[in-house]
Amino acid sequence: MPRKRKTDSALVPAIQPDKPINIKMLASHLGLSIAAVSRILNHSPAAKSIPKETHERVFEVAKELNYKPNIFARSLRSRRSYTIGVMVAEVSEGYATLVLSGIEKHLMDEGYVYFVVSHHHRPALIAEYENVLMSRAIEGLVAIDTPLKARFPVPTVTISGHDEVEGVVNIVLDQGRAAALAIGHLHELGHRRIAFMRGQSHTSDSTTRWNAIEEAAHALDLEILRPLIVQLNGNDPTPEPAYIATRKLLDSKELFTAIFAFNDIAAIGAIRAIREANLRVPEDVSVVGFDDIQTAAYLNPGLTTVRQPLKKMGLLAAQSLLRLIQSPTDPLHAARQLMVDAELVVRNSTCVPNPKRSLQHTPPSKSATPHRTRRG
Amino acid sequence: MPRKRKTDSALVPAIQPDKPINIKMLASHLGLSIAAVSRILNHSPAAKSIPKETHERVFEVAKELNYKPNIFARSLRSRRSYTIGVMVAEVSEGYATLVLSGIEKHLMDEGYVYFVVSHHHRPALIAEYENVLMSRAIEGLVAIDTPLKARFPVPTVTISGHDEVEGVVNIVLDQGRAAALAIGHLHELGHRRIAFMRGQSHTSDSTTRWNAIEEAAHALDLEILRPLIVQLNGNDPTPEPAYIATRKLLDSKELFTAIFAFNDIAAIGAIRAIREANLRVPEDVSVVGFDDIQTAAYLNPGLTTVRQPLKKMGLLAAQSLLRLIQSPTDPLHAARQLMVDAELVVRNSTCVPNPKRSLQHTPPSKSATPHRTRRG
DNA sequence: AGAGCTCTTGAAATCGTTTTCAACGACGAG
DNA sequence: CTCGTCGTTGAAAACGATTTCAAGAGCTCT
Repeated sequence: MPRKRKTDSALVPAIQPDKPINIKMLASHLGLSIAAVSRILNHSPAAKSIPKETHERVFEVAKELNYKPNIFARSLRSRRSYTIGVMVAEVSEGYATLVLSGIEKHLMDEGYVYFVVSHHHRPALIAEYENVLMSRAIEGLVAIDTPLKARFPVPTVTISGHDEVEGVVNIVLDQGRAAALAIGHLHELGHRRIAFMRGQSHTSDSTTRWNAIEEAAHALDLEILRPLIVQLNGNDPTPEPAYIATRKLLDSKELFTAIFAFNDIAAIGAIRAIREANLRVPEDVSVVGFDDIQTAAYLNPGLTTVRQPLKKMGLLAAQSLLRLIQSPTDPLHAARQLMVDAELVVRNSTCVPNPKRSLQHTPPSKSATPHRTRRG
Repeated sequence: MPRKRKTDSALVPAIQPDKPINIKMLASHLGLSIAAVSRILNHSPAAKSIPKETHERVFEVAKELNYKPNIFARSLRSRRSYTIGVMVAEVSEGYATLVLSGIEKHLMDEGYVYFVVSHHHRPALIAEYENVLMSRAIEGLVAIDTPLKARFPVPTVTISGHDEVEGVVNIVLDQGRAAALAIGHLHELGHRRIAFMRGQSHTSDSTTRWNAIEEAAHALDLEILRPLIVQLNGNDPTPEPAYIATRKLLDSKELFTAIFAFNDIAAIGAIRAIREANLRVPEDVSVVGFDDIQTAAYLNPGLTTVRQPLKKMGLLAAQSLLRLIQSPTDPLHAARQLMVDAELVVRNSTCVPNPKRSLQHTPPSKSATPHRTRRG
């Protein structure tokens, strides 16, 4: 007998109880050709002439034998992965995860799954994970608060990415309106000496938010006082950077009656610092946050904040990305950005300014950072 | 000419600038056989006799031509996916995402990626996502706060899953010690009328935590007063359920000087309710949380809480799972559970009980739920 | 020198699908 | 009746990697 290795196709492939069964076994079990079974299972148009009862029988037996198509074989041949990649700064961040939860449902419903990678704002990791994701054959990318330098090899949607990369669709909040809402609210209450917080330089919203703030202030004839601008630093996603920055502001003894925090987490840090300086929120200092995280309503005091529709932005990102993937001619490819709207949620961290506070200075306390004493 | 379809292997496969190149092109470009190239790229032992400079040349040219092995072909043949599945209740939950961030790094370092699915505590979704994940050929599963009814077809590690499914390794917190730390702290301060919160019935920690609480109380000869037990209800991952439950407790006019919340989010809700009843934290009611979420230190007051090492638990889960995957004979397969330790973080939400409060009753206020007024 | 080893090597088998394509049958028009 | 067209069908090509396996080379030992 000559060299012979190929499995004899005349042989009926054995069905073993534990081993997963493949389409060949399924077909021989059904007495049909592999092609017919494949066509029926995939609802291919070529299967429309096959009797309806055969269709039913195929599905029935497939279920009975617990046939699960091998995803690698399928993807290898069809060149589809039904997988997308998601880049975030931190998975543990409230912002990103709310967006994620918006993305998830739509994706799942459409038969896609996603990989998440978190780069902690480190450019080297961003580059590395781009490769990891591409080597996993993602069909599209959602980049949340992630600076992309160049166009990606697959359709890409960014959320709050303000980098204007050609061919990338950007889901953004209307920062102009958002800033106008927050500053308008404070202005209307009578605040004139308002402190503003700039986000970390690596956070993509920082610059646009700041520009929007300047514009909104200008529109109200409100002067932004240089000494009242505080800057967040570091990669820490906790209230720590805002706490530190606000302490520094308080130590400077500059008077202010309100502060517009970069986000709700930062607002928590700011409130902490203000309290430790023996000042009350909102009576002495009003605080406005940003995002409306899930605990914002339950904080003490309830946080007045600008709500970003994060879930909606995630959903919109997922929908847009699938359109880009599924139709290379979709007009969406030409869109630079899709804008969503913010709304102001007024709670109890803002009120009319304390008249005394506008003039007179209260010395800041010298208490230490929130202590994290531990006992085993 | 007879029927001929197979690409003539004598023909050099053309290298087109934009199309991805495959190993065949790479090999012909290098003047080597496909097998040799594959062996070199994979550091196969069979390649050790090939000259070192050939190795270098292969890697060099592979990089130069930007060769990326097709993951589907590779996985199809090698029957490995280097992918694991993660099931969580909610991606937007602080608890799960801290665990996730612990999982992520280790997994990435080992060349694995992961799919996340979130089931919102709905059994139907759990079942569906089990199928989704298996059809994606995951090599292992991490189930966070997820009830698994039966053994999974792949190695499985659960975090805070107390279901005792055969063959599943469980990463758990030492709830006994955790409860003893919290209750011991309150007891030591002098609290005797302590309210306890039971978690939602679908949360896997609820039962074990409760048992631990009863045991710890018993050990201290502390009576758990039935009317001071509150129960969380509903799927809402916000402070809302705890707020509602605590309001009900306050409305009952039962006296208590401390409350042990189910977790930090619940503690936020409880504090809110207590404040609205015109009581102070901690002077009138001490509050102890659980988890030590990132904002716990910055809340007002700083939250005394039992810290779960969530990142560490995630890391441990990832490490354990990879061991299970990589060695079917690893003794870890026999382990029922791996226990990690809690620590008490004392901040400012606890103090000695108010003597008046232990006897006399303060009428609860009738204010509404935290308002979420919106303006466009 | 020849037998018996081991080590290298690359052609081809293999993984499990989807889809192409040649063959064939049915049918309508001329 | 013949031809052309169209629709149906299943064998086999294709996807792109890894790995088997037989052949051949290189050795040692008698």
